[in-house]
Amino acid sequence: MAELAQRLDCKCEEKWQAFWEKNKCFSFDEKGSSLPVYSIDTPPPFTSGDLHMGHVLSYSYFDFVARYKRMQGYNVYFPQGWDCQGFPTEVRVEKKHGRKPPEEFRALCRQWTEQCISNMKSQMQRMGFSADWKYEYRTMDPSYHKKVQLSILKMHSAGQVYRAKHPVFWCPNCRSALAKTDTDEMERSSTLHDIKFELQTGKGEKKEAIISTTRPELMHACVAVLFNPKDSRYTKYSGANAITALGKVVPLLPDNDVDIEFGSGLVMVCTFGDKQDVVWMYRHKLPHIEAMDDAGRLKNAGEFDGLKCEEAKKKILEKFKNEGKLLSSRPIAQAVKVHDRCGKAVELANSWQWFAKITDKRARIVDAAKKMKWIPSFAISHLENWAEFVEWDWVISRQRIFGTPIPFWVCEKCSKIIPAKEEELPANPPTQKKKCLCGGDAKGETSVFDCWVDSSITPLIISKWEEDEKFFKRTYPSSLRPQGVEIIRTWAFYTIYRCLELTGKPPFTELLLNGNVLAPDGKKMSKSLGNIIAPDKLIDESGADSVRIWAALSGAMAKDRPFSHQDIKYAKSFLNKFLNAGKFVQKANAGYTSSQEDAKNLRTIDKYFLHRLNEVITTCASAWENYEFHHIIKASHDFFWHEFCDYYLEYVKNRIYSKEDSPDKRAAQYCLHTIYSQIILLLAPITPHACEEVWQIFKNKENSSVQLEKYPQASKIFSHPSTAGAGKLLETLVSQIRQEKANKKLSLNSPVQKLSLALPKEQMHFFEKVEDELKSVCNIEEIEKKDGSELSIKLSIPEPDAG
RNA sequence: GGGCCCGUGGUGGAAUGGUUAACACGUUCGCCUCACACGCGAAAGAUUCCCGGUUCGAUCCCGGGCGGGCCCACCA
Repeated sequence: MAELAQRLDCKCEEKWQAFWEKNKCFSFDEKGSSLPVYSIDTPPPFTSGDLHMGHVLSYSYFDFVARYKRMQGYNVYFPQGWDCQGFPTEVRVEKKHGRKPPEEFRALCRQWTEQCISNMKSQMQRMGFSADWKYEYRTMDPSYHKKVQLSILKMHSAGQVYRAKHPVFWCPNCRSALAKTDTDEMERSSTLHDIKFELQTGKGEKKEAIISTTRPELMHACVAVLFNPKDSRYTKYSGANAITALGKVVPLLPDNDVDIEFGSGLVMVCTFGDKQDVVWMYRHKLPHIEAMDDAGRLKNAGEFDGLKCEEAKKKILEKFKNEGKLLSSRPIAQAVKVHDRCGKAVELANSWQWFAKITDKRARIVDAAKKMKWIPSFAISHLENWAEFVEWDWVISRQRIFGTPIPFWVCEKCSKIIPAKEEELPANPPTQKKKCLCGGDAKGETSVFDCWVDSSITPLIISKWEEDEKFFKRTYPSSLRPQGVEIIRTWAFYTIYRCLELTGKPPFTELLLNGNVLAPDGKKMSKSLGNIIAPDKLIDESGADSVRIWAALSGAMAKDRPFSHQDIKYAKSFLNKFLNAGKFVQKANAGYTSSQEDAKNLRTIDKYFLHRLNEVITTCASAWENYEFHHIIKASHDFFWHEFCDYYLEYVKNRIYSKEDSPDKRAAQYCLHTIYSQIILLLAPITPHACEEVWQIFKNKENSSVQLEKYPQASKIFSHPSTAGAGKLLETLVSQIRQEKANKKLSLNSPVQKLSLALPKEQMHFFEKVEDELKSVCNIEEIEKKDGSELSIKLSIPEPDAG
């Protein structure tokens, strides 16, 4: 029989990882299997090069579920992908190689990403993730591009995708459109200027007014002046015009969003000073004036054309001052959006972009979400709350390089849009010329898709949508979508939207949310604080199973939790205990083959522990239903450690150590075998390596894996509720005698000459069933029993030798 | 300003409308008892944030306050 490992460390774990791979333990059965399919749509991590503890936590969750469902008899489909295309990669590659022509640059990005994936994949494997790598996907692959393009072409032909000129976040420094997630907020001090305007009624009367602004240089793009309709100072001017300090006449309009308290209660709308201006522009159907070019220089500004903002601001203020229109200036604290990569202030710019019609789909998305099971249930409120505030359609194009090409051409003559043909996919429009029907040249779109366009079809990718109808039917929708809370409004929201549009069916049935891992000090992990926990180092020191136990213990779903070294410490101790118990069972049961026959000779105490096992199995079953991993750990660990090890192993030692084979001894061996093997199976999804290691002592075939066994189920065979009285009584007595010995500063195995025990009559018959166990565990020679109103004990202990 | 979550021994955190509020780490004391010192046993340590209310009874339900976290919006 196999010798168990000295230690359950990462070396031992590697052995089992290789074993699983060799025996293809995690293969999805594509054909033939009659087992129900359970599919998991896991998040493809962004290929940064390293997993962080958040990945480790969430991927542990997915893996617990995958392994559990397999043991429950599901045909588990657990693919894993990579989200490759993103700005951070471009930045890193540019830093390393400098700027290059697009095709060459893209190749360098791919190369870089390949390395990142290889490292992250090996990190995942070290954690024991049981993904089926046969179905690995990467968003930068041509096959993936093809699906993304196809999905957009379909949405385009359904009228869901369109091209339009629209203000987007723009970095004048990098000359690219940005997603809101690419921006940071920065506090900075600015100056608020009061500038003289005029109000003009229909009758030609003029009145002076004041506008407070931090951006006077945008005044040439002012298209309206607004006031709050509750503001009595201005209600009488409704329908009037305002004249800007530059002499331009613009409408004066009421709007509820204007803050009465701020400044004079008047605000100028400039296209596009900030996002609020854009909202107002659409709301009041105002014309727009392009205030600056893509490098941040003013345009349509007359004498100020070509100036950068700061210079323009200086000049225009000087002008107003000379004309007596600058009334006052004072400092003001202001938060500005800056590009997170270059730190420069972000502007809003009008440009041609591609959009997906999401605003009128909000109710549909929320309805679909409500039909899914959200765990925890409150998490759906993040999506509902977000849907409520979606004001604009989704900008799906980005002026970047490393992304999925947008499969459209635009005629330079008649502006007609020419979509790629399905057989051309994956298309790379900039490299290809097209002719329009009108005879004009059509130019290939040079922008690429927002990365959420890529990742919002993962349920379609993994189910081979539009590729393998049979496979699709078996694996769509996904049974489970596990993901982080912070990407509900992006990944979950867009995925539900896109998959509904494309298939008419919601993409998953259950969502499992996880929170973030904070540093041990409760703060966010960050390089600058130096409080980052590196997964690799942790695995080296403590092993993957310890880390997985930590993850399971952090199982308060969708809540952030500090990383806990004490959980890791506990986990290591537990695994050590688990292994040592295995060694004991292995030795105790050497030469013994479990047989149901032996169950006929079970003692009361044996039945009691089987009964307790059964209760624990029941507890775990309901915990699994709700993905309460910490309850599974708690119930199974407590039973294993503080009942099975602390008491039961002590109770049976006497029988186990007896030389000759007897029905009594075999009953103990049967029980050790049954309980320990069931505990292994209970824990196998959470600590698979350790369980595989100790499972060897029960293995009958060389390549059989604990992962392929059936998960324990509660059974009548184990149920012996009538033994509880005796079991609990024995525990109480042992504990009290140990306490007595501890009080007398004696070692636990010090002999007791005589135990005088008083018990209520109704407990006496319980006691008689466990008397032998008490005697052997506490090293008692003689027990004197008598009836009493309550339990009491008295020990007679021989005096220690004087010498 | 809006939404959501949370406030439990030194620390991290379970649970529950009802007798002594888990468990782990840490601490104290005693034990190397033939699976395990990454161990065994014993023990100390909590007004379950505060104030009201519902209830026979609240840590749990409701209201208010104070405090913390996350997300969103605004910042002319």
